[in-house]
Amino acid sequence: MRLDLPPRFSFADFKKVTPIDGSNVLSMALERQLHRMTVKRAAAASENLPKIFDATFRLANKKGFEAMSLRDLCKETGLSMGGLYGYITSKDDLAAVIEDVVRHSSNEIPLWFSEIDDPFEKFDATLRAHVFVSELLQPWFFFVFMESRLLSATQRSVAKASEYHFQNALAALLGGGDPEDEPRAQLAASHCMALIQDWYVKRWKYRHQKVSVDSFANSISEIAGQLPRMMR
Amino acid sequence: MRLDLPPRFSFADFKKVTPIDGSNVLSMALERQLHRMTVKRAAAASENLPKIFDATFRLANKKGFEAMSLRDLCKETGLSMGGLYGYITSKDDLAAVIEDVVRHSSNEIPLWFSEIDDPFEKFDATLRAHVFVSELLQPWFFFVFMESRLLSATQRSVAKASEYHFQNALAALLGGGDPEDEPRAQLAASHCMALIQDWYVKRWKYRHQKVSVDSFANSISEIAGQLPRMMR
DNA sequence: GTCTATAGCATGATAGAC
DNA sequence: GTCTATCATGCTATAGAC
Repeated sequence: MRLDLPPRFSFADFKKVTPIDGSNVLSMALERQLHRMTVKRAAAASENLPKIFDATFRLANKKGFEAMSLRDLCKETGLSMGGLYGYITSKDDLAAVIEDVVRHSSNEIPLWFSEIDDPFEKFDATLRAHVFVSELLQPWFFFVFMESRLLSATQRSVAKASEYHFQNALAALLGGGDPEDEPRAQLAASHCMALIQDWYVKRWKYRHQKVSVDSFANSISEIAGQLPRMMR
Repeated sequence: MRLDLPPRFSFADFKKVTPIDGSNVLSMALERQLHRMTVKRAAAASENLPKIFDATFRLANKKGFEAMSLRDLCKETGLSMGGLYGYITSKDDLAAVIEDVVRHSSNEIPLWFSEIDDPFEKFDATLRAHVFVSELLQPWFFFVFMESRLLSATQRSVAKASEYHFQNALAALLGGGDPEDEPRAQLAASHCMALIQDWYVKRWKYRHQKVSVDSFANSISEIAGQLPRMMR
């Protein structure tokens, strides 16, 4: 899938064309993992699933997923213990589904701009899209950032691989192909990822400072624009 | 306390003069919070306390503090449940002590460079010192980053205040006093903190890329050096 | 100062009525 | 599909012997 967007597109531009947002991410979760659900009626699912995810983020993002008991989750959703277990197969499974949705969404992003020729424009578009997707799915991204280290060993290695994959994509666009520039391109790509992550990890801080998502994206895009020059 | 260091000092320079390192941080913990300890013999304390902190970081930084049981901690330290409780008053207290030590160490850093006149040199020294302290105390900093949101409400507000305090110190050095530049200086300071945090939060990644602490510090110092120019 | 043993409670998960 | 009731387990914290 290709996204048609102007250079230095805004959040408003992006929202009009993105295939990822808060509502269809639920159907994504359904398709990908929740075939294990015992509940079959679509009406019940579309009413209760959003409640379950919302409540999970409210509780887990405040006090940690491990500290969130399923009884807390029942209280927040209005479901009973037995009712809840119609939607999830275990507590760990709930975390794994969230992890999978975020991972899959992140991996989609670079594909949207595969047809842009200019490497720096492609780089800038990828950066912006990442900020904007993380804005649409902020609780999801925060959850995965904080909780992915407690997953099973195999899931953790998938998470690391996905992180390296995205970093390599950025580094390739920064490096220009010269193998001598590779280490510095990797370091610059790491810096970019750190800046992006701060947007959804420390969201409360930017809200308090009244920084809009557009001015944040412009700011890191400007810094990233200086990186190739500084690498020489 | 003032630290005498050359401009753009290295990690080796810093280690020679810093009042904070892995060994004296334990006596810091003792002085500040562990008066609640029932164990009074210094010999027993200096043998078991490091074991307790090390094991806490090994376990909590891998699977989360909440998921780490005190039985796990006993197995790792060789102490029994009863023995352990001679050193801590509760599990939450253990986290609070670590939090307090890190917070206190961070707040010390800006004071070391109060006598540097040039604002940008002061800014650069503060940035470097922060990276180097976080390198010496990496497991401590990682722990606080990941676990501080699960603390009590009052402790959490202390944590936020400390973060804003450090950011304001950086922003003041970047902004140059003009109130019109203030929002952009705050945003630039946020970016700097995000870059620094990545060093101890994603330490495994930089280790894998074989990035040394000196080249990391030089890299973010270079980026930060461009920020005032970009703000105009 | 350190141990063993246990109290007291909360948790994740399931069985079975409706 | 959703509920209530219950099981087995694992937890923090403490009491008391040595």
